[in-house]
Amino acid sequence: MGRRPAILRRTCANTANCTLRPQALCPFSPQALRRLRTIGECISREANDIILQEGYPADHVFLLCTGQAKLLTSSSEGRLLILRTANSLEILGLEAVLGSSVYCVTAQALGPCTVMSIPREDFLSIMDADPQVSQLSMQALARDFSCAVLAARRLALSTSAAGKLACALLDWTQTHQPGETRSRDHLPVRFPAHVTHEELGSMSGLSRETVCRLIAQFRREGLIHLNHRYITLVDPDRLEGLYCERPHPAPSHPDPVPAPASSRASS
Amino acid sequence: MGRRPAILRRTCANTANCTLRPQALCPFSPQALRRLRTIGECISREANDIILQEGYPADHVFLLCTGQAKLLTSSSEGRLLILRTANSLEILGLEAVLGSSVYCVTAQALGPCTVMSIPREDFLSIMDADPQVSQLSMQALARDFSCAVLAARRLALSTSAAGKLACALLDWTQTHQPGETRSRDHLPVRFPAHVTHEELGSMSGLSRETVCRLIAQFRREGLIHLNHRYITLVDPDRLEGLYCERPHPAPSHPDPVPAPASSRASS
DNA sequence: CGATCGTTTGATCGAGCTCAAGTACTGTGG
DNA sequence: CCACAGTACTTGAGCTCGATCAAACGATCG
Repeated sequence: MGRRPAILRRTCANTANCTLRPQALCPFSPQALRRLRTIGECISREANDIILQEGYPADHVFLLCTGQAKLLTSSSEGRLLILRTANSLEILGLEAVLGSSVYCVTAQALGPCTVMSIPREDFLSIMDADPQVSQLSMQALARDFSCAVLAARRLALSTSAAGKLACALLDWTQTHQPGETRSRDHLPVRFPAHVTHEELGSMSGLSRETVCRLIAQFRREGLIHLNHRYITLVDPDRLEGLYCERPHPAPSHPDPVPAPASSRASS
Repeated sequence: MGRRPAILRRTCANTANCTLRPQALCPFSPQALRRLRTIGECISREANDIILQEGYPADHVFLLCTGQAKLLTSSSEGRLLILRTANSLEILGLEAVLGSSVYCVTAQALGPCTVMSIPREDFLSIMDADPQVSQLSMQALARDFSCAVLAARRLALSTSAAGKLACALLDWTQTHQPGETRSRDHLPVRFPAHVTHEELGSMSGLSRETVCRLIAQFRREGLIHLNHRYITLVDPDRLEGLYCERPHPAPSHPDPVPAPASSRASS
């Protein structure tokens, strides 16, 4: 599957350079940080560099110290599926180190970033020793899983292209809002980064052109708003409604997957 | 599907009834087993009963003691996506208990089965106390993640319906072969259960009819063989090749995920 | 100022979905 | 033993949606 992406290590001679240190946002305890910094090796990456690639043996986990990375899978044919973007202080490659020992997604730097590379065995022993690291890893994995399921959902379950795109936009905001359940309602949210139509296509399984047409359509309908480099979701609720537009009259199913646990006997 | 699958809890008065005990296959240590059995509540389920449902608060994890269950997501419209089938001794609902606290897939019994229901808090404390349980959970989560990514891949990355179905068949055998990397080559493998065309459709995001046509086509081409109730994959390699059939001559992309870090002058 | 990248729009075409009809198989009760 | 459901499989015909191809336009940047 393609050229090996020559991962070259631009190691910081002094790991103290690494911006990984206790701070408000940092989820790691000071002890854990100390261990990580003695073991981990700090690496710089430019935009579009590959941090780790699917299919390759998982010898390290990578802690994204600064910058962002997109997590994606690719077919041998060149098609991409972008699962999500990872922000700083996230751990990449967990699934492989803990499980199948082969990375199952690719992480690609969105811009310049620094990552700390931690050998598999070392990370496992840190996890063993420090329940906090272990727990954080668990939560990270659980989130990754939900995210992958969301991606699969929108690809399989939305019938129309509009539904897929709407779902991708909504999932994005949900996954990347700092607070979990915050502003999930009807407040407009806006897209931060340079998201190209091509990337949106890769997130929703559509072609560039279709994305473009849909964006234009959504704007005409007042569902979203485009200013400068931001996409603002004006009406998340109606977007949500697009998700499962029934194209034809009514599909006879009165009861979708019928809420089964309605009357749950105590216990 | 149709009618509401009435969750009824037929609790074994005596948890000793539960078939969960040390055995060759059981991954749990005797101590862990003992704790699980004192805390867990054993429940019987009939075919098509819902064990846990996506979107509901995650108050328990479920240990599948005997039987099988399919893991799926559904849209409000009735469309399904089957992620995989879980076998006995697997833990269900982990992602929710460790992460978002809302189940993100539904588990539905394939046949009669018994599950042990373990309250969230109890399970977390068992995990805390027993590193083995913790590690097993990690591995399970990692596997679930890979599986979800595989599902997303085949939905987004296969261009043709044939590719999607082929990929679903191959993924199934990979996920359900006891040995991981065993017989991954060109040995024929066969499908065990009653898998209906409808279910295959839900695994690959296709309609029943399309699945039927493709199955017929595959058989004509000697890729698979249908005897009795089994589907035998005669030629996995050629199926694999179908995954990314390029419909048109040659898509100009010589290099799949174009190795971006090709010639990088060191630092 | 040209060059490159991303966006925009149109026209065409075909894969796969939907609808519809008919067949094979299984289990059940008389 | 057969009739009768009920379920799953099969096949055909039409049609829609989105991919593909093509061709500008517009910005950003060196």
